[in-house]
Amino acid sequence: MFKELDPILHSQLRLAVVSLLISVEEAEFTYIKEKTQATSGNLSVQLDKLKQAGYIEVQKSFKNNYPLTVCKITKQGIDAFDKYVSDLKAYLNPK
Amino acid sequence: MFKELDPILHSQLRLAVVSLLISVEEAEFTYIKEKTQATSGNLSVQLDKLKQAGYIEVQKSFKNNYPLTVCKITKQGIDAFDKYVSDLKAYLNPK
DNA sequence: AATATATTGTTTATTTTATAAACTAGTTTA
DNA sequence: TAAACTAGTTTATAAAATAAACAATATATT
Repeated sequence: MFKELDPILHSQLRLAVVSLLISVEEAEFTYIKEKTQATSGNLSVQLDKLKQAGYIEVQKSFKNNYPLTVCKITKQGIDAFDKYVSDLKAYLNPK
Repeated sequence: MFKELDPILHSQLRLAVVSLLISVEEAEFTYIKEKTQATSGNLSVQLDKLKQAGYIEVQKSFKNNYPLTVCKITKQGIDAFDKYVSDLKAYLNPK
């Protein structure tokens, strides 16, 4: 009836990040930070968790002399998101 | 863009409980426990939080000599659930 | 009748998670 | 060259979820 919800995605910030990345396919740290209204520290931690889970890829480089962190969703991330949404439906549509 | 999700409802077990109560309007502790697969301790704690938030009403009595805890959703609980679902949509339907 | 087991929970302790505060490392501006 | 800014990371704290232990009574067993 109520399936276990993926704990990696059942987090407001991580869900927002994945949702965002699914729509844009690639985004910079600062862009994600602005869109999600997260603090840098929180975002840094949550991005790392998503990376550890294999849901996103993180590329670090430099742009205009400044460090640049670019994130990208993975196939695994998309699948996990789809499953999360589908599992969540039982909770949202009580019969 | 991403609205703050009600922390009372953004919990797997509490969301399941509220979802359940919206569909049945009244349920016993043991029934909720069975449907949600929760442990007694966890359910007891989460029911109390929902009660403190004013999202459910809890009536304690006795049935066949055993304690009986019956839960009922409140108007406030229904409204909070509706808002939660609506707020969550931005996360689930990335554009 | 006494002991063991079951029912229906609650309380407390532990673990996990989320978040905020503090810090790092380098860059630009005044 | 000092102050302020950029782009983050790491560590500490607060909050939440969960599990383990307990309580109170009821029923079943020997």
